[in-house]
Amino acid sequence: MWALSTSGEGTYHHGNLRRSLIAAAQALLRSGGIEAVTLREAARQAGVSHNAPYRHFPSREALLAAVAAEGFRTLHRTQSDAAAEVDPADRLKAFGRAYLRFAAEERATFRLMFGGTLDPADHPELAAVARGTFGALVAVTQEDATSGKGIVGRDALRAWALVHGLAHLVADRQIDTAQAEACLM
Amino acid sequence: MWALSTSGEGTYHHGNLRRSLIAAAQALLRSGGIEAVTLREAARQAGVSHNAPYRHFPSREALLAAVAAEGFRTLHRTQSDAAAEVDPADRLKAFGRAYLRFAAEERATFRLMFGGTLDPADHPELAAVARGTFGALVAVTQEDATSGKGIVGRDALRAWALVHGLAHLVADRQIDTAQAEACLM
DNA sequence: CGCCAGATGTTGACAACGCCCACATTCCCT
DNA sequence: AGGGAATGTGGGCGTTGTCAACATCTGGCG
Repeated sequence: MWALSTSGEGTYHHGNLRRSLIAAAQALLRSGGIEAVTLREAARQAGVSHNAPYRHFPSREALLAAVAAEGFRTLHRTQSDAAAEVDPADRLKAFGRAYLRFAAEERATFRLMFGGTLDPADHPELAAVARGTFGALVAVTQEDATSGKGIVGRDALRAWALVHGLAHLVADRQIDTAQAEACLM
Repeated sequence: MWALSTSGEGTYHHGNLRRSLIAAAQALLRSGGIEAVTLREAARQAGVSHNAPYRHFPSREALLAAVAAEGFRTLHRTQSDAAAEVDPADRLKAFGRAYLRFAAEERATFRLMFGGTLDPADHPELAAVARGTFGALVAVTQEDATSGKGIVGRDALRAWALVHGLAHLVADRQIDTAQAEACLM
């Protein structure tokens, strides 16, 4: 851990507090949901005082935004990896499956990203990362359209909403991943 | 307000605290989101001490659950009203439109109901009301199926997920109601 | 090398919150 | 009329987010 840090444990400066706080917040998020993500607990897990986090995040919300941004990056990477492994014609489906898998495996993170707790207007970096992730989705959708499948305009929105809705239902455990994936065929 | 109350303002007993607390919580929810819903502030708005709410709700979560349950009841009523006004063949679409309208007009309530903040397992009454609302939806879907449109099984789930996804996108202001409704046609 | 500005971390404090306790007041049923 | 149950009050504890003042370290400049 803290591979970039040159300093040890007993030092005054932590060396990589920002990363450590995000990692701690992710752990708290996974184990106890959004409410369990606390600046003071994250600081405790990172081994610093309760006020050290303010040198890296202006507020609790900013920490949550950083975790959400990390989530978008993970989702983006997962989707790209999944798309790279399949026939170009199946890319859109692969994107959808990756989306559903993310919702199932990172329920709390998914909710943080799409649950409306964070207002993108208050967190520019989060907004930018989210835009990037959606941009890739739009690109694949359009590529799919030009490849002759005719998914475009209203149909593209329909596809997005379908996957998004399935992902929410999966995250809420109202259906399971298998049922959701069956809807993509 | 407090139409059922027989007692006035200066009395020791409030007369309808439970309703008042739910109303106050709804107002707080609408104006400041879930985080703004506070037992103490709800008590303040109801004109009682900070501990009175505990005679009606065992915890803050229980108050939130009551507000969510009220949301499900409102949604249920809205959907029924909308369905009653249209040709039976269009009932499913009317349900979908009512769903979208609710998501747009009661964003915060929608998020409380579907955002995963509340675990239905911890709030039996909420679970029951939610089941009732979904039951009506399922009934309409099946009626639609038997009327010859053939929406059944996987297609029914697809329809549900589509509307649910559109509603979330509307609640998150990523699309507007008009775009969403266009997807129902 | 010495030193200082800025970055980073610490200590202490305050108000608000959820929740618990003991106590007060009122309602309703017998 | 009386007494138990329901309801509301007041005080208190521990936790949290945030602010202010102070301490320590780091890197660059003379």
